[in-house]
Amino acid sequence: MNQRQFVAGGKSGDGGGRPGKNGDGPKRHEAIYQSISDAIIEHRLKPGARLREDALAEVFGVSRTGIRKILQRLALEQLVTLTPRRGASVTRPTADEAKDVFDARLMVECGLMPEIARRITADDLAALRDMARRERQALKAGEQSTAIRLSADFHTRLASISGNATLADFVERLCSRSSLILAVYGNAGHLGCESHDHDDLIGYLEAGNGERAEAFMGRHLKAIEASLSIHVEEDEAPDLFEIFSG
Amino acid sequence: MNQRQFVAGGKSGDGGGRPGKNGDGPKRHEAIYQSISDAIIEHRLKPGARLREDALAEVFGVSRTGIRKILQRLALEQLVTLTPRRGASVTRPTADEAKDVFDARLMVECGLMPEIARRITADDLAALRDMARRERQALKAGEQSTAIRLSADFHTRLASISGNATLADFVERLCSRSSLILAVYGNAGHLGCESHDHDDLIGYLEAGNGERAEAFMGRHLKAIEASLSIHVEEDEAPDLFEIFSG
DNA sequence: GGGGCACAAAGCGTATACAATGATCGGCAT
DNA sequence: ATGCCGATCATTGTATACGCTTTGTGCCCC
Repeated sequence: MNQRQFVAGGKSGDGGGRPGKNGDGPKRHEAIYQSISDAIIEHRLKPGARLREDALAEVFGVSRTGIRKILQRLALEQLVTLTPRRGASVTRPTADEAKDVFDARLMVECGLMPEIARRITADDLAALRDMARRERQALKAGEQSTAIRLSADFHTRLASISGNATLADFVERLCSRSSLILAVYGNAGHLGCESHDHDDLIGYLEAGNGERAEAFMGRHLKAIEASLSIHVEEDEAPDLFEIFSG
Repeated sequence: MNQRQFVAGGKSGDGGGRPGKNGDGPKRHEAIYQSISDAIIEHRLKPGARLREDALAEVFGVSRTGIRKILQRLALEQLVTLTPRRGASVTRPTADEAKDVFDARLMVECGLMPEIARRITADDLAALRDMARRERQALKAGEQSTAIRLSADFHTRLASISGNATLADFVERLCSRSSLILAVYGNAGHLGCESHDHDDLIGYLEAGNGERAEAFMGRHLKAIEASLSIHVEEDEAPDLFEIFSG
């Protein structure tokens, strides 16, 4: 809450093609970060895709230095994997990581529900309803990318209502990683959250029924996890011994 | 001082006085990161302390580039605060952040207890007991810095037993931030965890009693939080409007 | 005498250059 | 012909150089 966005006024003048020397830095980097992050979350960049530094630098019109910074941030959020001399690539979550992420979501998102039910306002409800509606629209229109992102946004926004910035941030990261997990282990056509689930959840929250919301969220997350086809394919380190020793 | 970088390459066409270009990079950066992180956690760098890039670069014998990377990583873990044109400083947690961190710990560390009790092994118990013993020793010897770090290590190690790397990592971060919070709001002489608390907890875990361990951890964390003197001093962004407009 | 403005110094943000490393491909020996 | 070895290439990692913003101080004007 103390993000102190320093809008260093003055002449920002994001002058088009010319790479601004300085001054518009943070805003521009944040935008680039969002672009890449969104592309990953929306599955436009698929797990395993390589992210070459100079290619990204050229695309966004900044130097490799800035790209490196962004890549490292994404690596800390585990959206990209940084292999020491090989560069960056979109993280391909393992089955274990997938389980960890969903266990964590189960614990945190459910645990947050009572507090959320206590603190939710009419504005929050309206915003959530709008997001759920747009998600349904996107799903109906076949825009899976948008739907995935909106679903993650819904859960993230929900967590932020709790007032606990630390936990909300954690949930945001978990949702991002969940998108990645869906990309690897999800089945086409049965995408993540059922659309009416979010609406039902909103209903419980509007009624102030934190306990039912908590239980529902638990079922909701378990349903998502169950819909995944987590075949433990050891592509990371194939057990050659086990495979060929027989 | 360690300005001795063994450069493996035989050919060094340019000036020989240049420090080691490359080769020991990742290891060295990790070590520097640990140094700074430990110094912050052990309160040898106090909240608010400024961390100038070139000073650190000179101290550790690397260039500013590497220091910047480390500083950004620390900033993402919220151990240091990066103000856009003003550089880095050790984060001074606000009262709100402190509450968020302890609420998060309450939820996650308690929630993890049953699983930990289920999975804990004899080796884990021995390691934990050793850590608790060393913590007691340090506390008795008056080495607060060491005691603080060991206490954080204890909680972190405990969380890692759960097998959930994601949540363990989260707990590790929360513990680091807690050290910072203790530095700001803690009372001298009544430092963080009571030493026998950890031993009691080990007892419950050894007995496989996850529920009692969970309850005890809850009391433990609440006791720590209660021992803080959180006077809401808005030094971060004093609401001058609110103060002087009346 | 006090306050505002200008100049200078310091420090951060970005870009570019250079070096090292891992991968790939061609040549050579067996 | 095939397998191994060396050279070249592509790509990252690090350092340095330069510009911009901020801040502190001194001078001038009121």
